Amino acid sequence: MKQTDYDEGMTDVRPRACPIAGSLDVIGERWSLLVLRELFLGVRRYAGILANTGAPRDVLTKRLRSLEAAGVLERRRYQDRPPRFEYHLTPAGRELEPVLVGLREWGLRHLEDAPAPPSLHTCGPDSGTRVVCAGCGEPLDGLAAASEEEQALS
Amino acid sequence: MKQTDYDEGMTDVRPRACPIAGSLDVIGERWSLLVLRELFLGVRRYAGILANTGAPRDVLTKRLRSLEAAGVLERRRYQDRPPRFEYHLTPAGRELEPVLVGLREWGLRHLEDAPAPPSLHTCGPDSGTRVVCAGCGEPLDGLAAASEEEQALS
DNA sequence: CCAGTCAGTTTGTGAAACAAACCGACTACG
DNA sequence: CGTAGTCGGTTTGTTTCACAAACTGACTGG
Repeated sequence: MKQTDYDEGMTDVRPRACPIAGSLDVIGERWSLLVLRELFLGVRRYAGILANTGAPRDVLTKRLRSLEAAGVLERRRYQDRPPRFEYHLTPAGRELEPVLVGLREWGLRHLEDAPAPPSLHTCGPDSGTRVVCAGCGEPLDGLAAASEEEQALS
Repeated sequence: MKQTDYDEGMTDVRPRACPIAGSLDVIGERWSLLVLRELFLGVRRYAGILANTGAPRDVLTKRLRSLEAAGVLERRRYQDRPPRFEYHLTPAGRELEPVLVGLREWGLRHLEDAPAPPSLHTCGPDSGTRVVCAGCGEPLDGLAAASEEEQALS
């Protein structure tokens, strides 16, 4: 029986509608980004993606279908009898590269295991990456709206 | 009773050990990146993060603890009796900004809802971002090892 | 004293992940 | 021509997890 009904006129939950949350709805589930990593690395078939990600078969199938529905990848039949398929990045999918690169960079910098999949660009010793404005090339240190009094002087 | 034991000498699963997977182990679970978004936006208390992300309370607690354990954020007591806490990004946590920015950019470009949290940098009309080498500033279009015969001429 | 805030913990339930087996269409081997 | 193997899944059963809602304890304010 209903007793106190606490939590009544209090803390209303208004999840921020934002493009970050939107993106995560599309590619934020477990395995999705690893699937995309494989596609970026040139692995295009079910069995390869399965082996390299370690995802359970049924989950992998579900992810491939939902990424396809989201327009991030495309399923192409490369033979009939028996029907066999390859998965290819769409242009939209390819534009997720900065996210993968960001994760890779962070992992390299902050995790002490670095078997690192191939990185292309080499201009000498690895100097890492930066996110810059595509217009003026200036570094973009700004998601945060000047909210960093945080160790302003430590 | 054990019948066929198919799947025996076949497809061995060797998940790629890579920094992307490593990063995802730390920040890849549901809600984690939204928690970080809030910290970047200056929201530092449990109730605020709860309301703005929409995460269930117990899950939020778990995420905060594991992100703390991973060294991405720090839990600071800002009063005793009753003990109250604030969550702050560590330097390592702040270095996840490119990932958030990447997700935000992608969402803005490919999802047709854009209530967009504030972006700081404005050098005129929004020209988007680019990931570049921190050494020479040259664009980095390379996770993929030249694996794109893919619409090479479309 | 009662209401409310804050930062959680506890409890119960339903959905999802997971591992392992199975399947159908085919090829390759001997 | 029968057996084994590949490929891309689906099915089944179990366990884990997320989730919502209620509850708690220490406190403030009226």
